[in-house]
Amino acid sequence: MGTTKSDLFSKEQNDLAMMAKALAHPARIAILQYLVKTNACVCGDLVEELGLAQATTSQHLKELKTAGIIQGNIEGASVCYCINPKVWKQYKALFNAFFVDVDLKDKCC
Amino acid sequence: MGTTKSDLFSKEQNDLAMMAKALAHPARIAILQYLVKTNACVCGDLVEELGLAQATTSQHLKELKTAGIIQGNIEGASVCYCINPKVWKQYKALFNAFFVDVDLKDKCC
DNA sequence: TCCCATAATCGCAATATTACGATAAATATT
DNA sequence: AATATTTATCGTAATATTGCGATTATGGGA
Repeated sequence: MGTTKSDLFSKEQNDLAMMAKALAHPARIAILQYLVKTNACVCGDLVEELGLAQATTSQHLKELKTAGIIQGNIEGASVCYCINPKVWKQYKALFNAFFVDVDLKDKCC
Repeated sequence: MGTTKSDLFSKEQNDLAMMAKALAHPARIAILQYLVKTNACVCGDLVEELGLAQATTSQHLKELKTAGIIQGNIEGASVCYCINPKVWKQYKALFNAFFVDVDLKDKCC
């Protein structure tokens, strides 16, 4: 136990859940917002920006990279991170599709 | 350790992360999709629908209820769950606002 | 070449999540 | 009243996440 039973659910459901998981930490939200704001492909000033230790920040960056939503390019000694626009749009589209339907019917139990 | 350092981040960032966390499991995605589809405020057939144990299903329902995105009304011996349309729209709006900005600038590292 | 800066990874501790069986509480049915 | 149905909660085990110090690996100067 402790492991999600992914086989019970559709690929779409698992994908959406994985995307949500990538966003399910304020540090990762903050990283993405910062990257959106600066565009200019930041690197290690994220450590300062967040106030978390270097190791922790690096771990969050890795998770976002694994989720595909950001990419990193080596630039000398440092690494330049930025949003992956293609995947970003996929996230946007899928969340949008997920949240669309309910608006009409307001009656509930 | 093991605990998120929420005090480092803004209320907005923590809120978004909490919303994402509520969606960060395929069973909870499946529950929400089922409630959207049936509207008709389902109850315990979710256990059948999901294929998870009753205790586990109840636990996921509780998390969604705590997040505010669903509500439950007692109906005899069973409980009728449904989407909370107001909170649902808040989720939709916040995720939409989060994902909006990047579209213009496509250049990256 | 010898240091310094940057960032990834390892190892560990604390806590959270996921899942389930067993039990409890509340209502329905007989 | 006795029993069955439905759902919440408790307790527990397995695994995942969060966070950090220490270490490693790489590249840029001095």
